[in-house]
Amino acid sequence: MMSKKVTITDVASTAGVSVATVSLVLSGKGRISQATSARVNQAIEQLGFVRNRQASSLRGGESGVIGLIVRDICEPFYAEMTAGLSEMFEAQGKVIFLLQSGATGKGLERCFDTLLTHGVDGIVIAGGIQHVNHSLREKAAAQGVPLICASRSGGSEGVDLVRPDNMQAAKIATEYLIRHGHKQIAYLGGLGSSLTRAERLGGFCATLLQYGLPFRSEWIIECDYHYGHAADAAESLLRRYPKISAIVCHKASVALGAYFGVLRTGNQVAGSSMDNLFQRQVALIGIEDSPELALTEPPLTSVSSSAREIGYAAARRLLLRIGGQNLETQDIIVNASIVERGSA
Amino acid sequence: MMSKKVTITDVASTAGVSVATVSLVLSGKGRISQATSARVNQAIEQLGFVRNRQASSLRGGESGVIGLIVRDICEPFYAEMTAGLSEMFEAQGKVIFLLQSGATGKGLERCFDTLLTHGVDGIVIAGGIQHVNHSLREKAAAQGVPLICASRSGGSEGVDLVRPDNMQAAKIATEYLIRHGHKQIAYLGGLGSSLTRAERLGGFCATLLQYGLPFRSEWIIECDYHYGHAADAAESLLRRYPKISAIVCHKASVALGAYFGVLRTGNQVAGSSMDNLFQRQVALIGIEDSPELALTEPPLTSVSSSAREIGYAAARRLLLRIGGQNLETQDIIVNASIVERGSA
DNA sequence: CTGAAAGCGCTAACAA
DNA sequence: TTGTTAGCGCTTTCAG
Repeated sequence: MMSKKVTITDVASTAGVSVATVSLVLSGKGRISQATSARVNQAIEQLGFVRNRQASSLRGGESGVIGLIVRDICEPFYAEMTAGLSEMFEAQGKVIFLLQSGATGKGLERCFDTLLTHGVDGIVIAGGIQHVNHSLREKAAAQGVPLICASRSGGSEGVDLVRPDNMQAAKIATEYLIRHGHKQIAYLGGLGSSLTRAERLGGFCATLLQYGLPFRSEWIIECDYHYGHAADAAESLLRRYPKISAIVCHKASVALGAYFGVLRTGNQVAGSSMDNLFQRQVALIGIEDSPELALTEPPLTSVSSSAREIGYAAARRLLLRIGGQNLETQDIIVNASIVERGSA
Repeated sequence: MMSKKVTITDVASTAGVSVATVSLVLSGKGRISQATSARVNQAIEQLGFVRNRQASSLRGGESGVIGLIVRDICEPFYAEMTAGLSEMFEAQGKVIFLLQSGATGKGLERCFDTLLTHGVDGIVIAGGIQHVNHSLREKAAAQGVPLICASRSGGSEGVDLVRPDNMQAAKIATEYLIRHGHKQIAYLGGLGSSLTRAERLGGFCATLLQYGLPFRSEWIIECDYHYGHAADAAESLLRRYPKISAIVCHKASVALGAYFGVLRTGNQVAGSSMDNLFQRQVALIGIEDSPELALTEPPLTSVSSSAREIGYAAARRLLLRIGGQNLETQDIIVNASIVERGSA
């Protein structure tokens, strides 16, 4: 079946050179003559040699492996971020270990140890960053493994943190509506306890005030992420305050719910292809993007720092640290940008 | 900063034993006395020793690493499957390399080589299995690395394939509706070219016939995955054939669209909390589950082989192969089951 | 029950 | 430009 795993030594002998030479052509370091290089490559081809990276990292330097601990890969935000990380690292010839921590700190610690044991060059922690405590950071430092966090909202110290700019996102959304002539704007969704919501709401209010628009607390509605609830909330809001012409939605699922809520009131979502003079148009804009938002008619505009972008930023930062730079820890805030789809 | 990476030798000397002994307590193999074992463990603790798995796999056997190549981690199906794989492997103390192949075969091959070079114990290919060709299989065999595919629908040979039972899922959905008294059942969604759809439709038809119900081709509607389109299709279908009392939806997004389509006709989705004698109730059941389906009111019932379950099955199979069993290649078909939520 | 010693496959000095 | 040689950190016979 499998014929004795071919090693660098085999390659060396069939190419008629020394192992060192083979190693050199493999890593492209020493200046090797075209002739030998070709001979070696041919031998490699012929024997079907595959280099053993475990052995090479054992001796020399980097393993070319990055550890990624994510709370739950099924959450679209983290999936997308993972895609971003993976893209960027693969471009550098690195590969990623994926571990799921689950919600508990215990899980995080276990994952962390596993990664260290496997000799990763660096670790990204995505989500659950509140569990990144001192002992964890110590451990990473002791092993000389750079550590970096990525998250949906703030709250860590002593570690680089990459996160979206919630405030700016809300600001952009609100500004966009105002620029399109809206003056009666509501904010829908999220629960009062959410830090992320606080940040977004801050951006919303600030922007209203900046443009001299009234800030009405009755137009700021809490609701959870269920479509049905968001739809109900949007419907009752619009029925009660018919003047409202636009809604900033706290997150993608809320925007989707609001979409159906608007339809229920007998009005149209702005940008609808079926113009109708008898129907009022309500503009909708979501914060956080999601592929689902493209599935409605009209598709829904949103503002977000793409999770993928956060992945890129985190990857870049980690690469810098792995590069040996001795950097201050810092928060890296990824800008939001608008995805225009027509609903605002 | 980092104090000279502590090795097994350091542990040995501070514990006053030989490296071999330390190795033995680490792997729990040789029968070591309680006393020395304790002494060693204490030294490990004290020094903050972390075992280097690269070194151990170099010498001995397995690396404890599984390679996973997935077409696109952002697709919820694959994300969920990945979660399943990761869970199962982590329970075995194994860790997974995650690579994204993208849609092209070229990507797959590159990923494959990367994994081999990193010395994985086995490889799972999820999606894009049509690119798993002979050369790939050869290469895996040559390295003695077991290979296994997981996918949403059939179509590979010479490799173990784990996949959902589309036909059975449709059968269960249809049967469920029939058992609940429905006789006028439509099938909505999917495009004619889809293999998956063909399988599901097969189950649908077979079940209707089995129960002596009429099979009406006008009640089988193609449409893509956009909510809006599914809603339109459902609406026009119901307006045209008011007798239809239930719809089997080809996939989650179609079910969601259909949900809103039903509402647009002025009818209710079955199970709605607001009973109203003047409204007809239309039952809805989806194939493939998705968290979104829980967000409507009433939440939508669906039938599916959970992607997670497929992940588990794939992991189990791969572990078997890694265990050295010499098995015939086989298709492993994961049963579908119903997630009752109220809409049917 | 424990220690000594020989590698696993590869890289990195140093020689040649 | 290439070969020699000494390890990387760990496991594993084989003796004690």
